[in-house]
Amino acid sequence: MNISEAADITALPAKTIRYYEEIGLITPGRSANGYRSFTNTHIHQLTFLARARALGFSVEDCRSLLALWEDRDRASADVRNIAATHLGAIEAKIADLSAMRDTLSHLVNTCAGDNRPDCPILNSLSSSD
Amino acid sequence: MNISEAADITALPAKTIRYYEEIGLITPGRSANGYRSFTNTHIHQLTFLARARALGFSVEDCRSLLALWEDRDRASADVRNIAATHLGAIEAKIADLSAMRDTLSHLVNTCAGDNRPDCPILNSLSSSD
DNA sequence: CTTGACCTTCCAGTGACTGGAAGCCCTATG
DNA sequence: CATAGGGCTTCCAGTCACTGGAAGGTCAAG
Repeated sequence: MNISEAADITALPAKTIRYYEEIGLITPGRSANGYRSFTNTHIHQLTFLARARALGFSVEDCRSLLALWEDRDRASADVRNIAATHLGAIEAKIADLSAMRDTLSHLVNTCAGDNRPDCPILNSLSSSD
Repeated sequence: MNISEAADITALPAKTIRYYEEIGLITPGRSANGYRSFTNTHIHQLTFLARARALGFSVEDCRSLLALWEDRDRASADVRNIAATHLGAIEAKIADLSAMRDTLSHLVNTCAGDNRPDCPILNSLSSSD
């Protein structure tokens, strides 16, 4: 099948699929006219990639996971390590964002938000009281 | 003062300070020898920028906030709007990441992580059971 | 035969820096 | 006075994962 059908099935933009080929994540064949030719195997790989990306894995993690997926003798520990590391990073990011949210929501709640210039948000940004 | 002292005081890398000048967030003067020359005003601006960035505001938001900060007649509503919009984006991101975390932590917990190849993480990425 | 949809490659831009190279400036020491 | 070092300058390239757009080849329908 051509790229637009692959894009429809996997819900990935065609541009992204071309990019994944460019960086060597997938290697579709070519038809006589030069068009990329996708098989079910490629669709499975793209679906796998889309799901892994949706879980926030980096493209390089996806590359590793895809290689492990295609290795019938892999150790699940290798997969688990990647996932656990990524989980840690996500939790750290959630913690960072939660701290920002707490500070910001407090500031937004204390700011009158009217025509007057007095603003606790700017006060907080300009001095560390 | 020179850039390294400004960098020490504000805890911003010198590279970042140069970048902020390049994009017009600050406009330090120049000494006779061509070195950037920072005054207390610039230090205040940089400190403000560092705090706003630490709260996750984009550089463009920072530009707006800085302009509002320097406008004695601003309406606090303008500031509040920027902050509230940003707060919404942060909350959305936290929600996204929390969903990832929930899925991932479940998968990590159910994966044996040993030498055997069977791996719920890969199973989940390859089929939508 | 033309139209329009599809495909190709290549180049540039995103955000917010960061690293590094090449070279000028300043101070201190031998 | 020469030199060594550190700090400063500019400019270019790279990061990450795409995304937009231009220029042009291919194919099926009318």
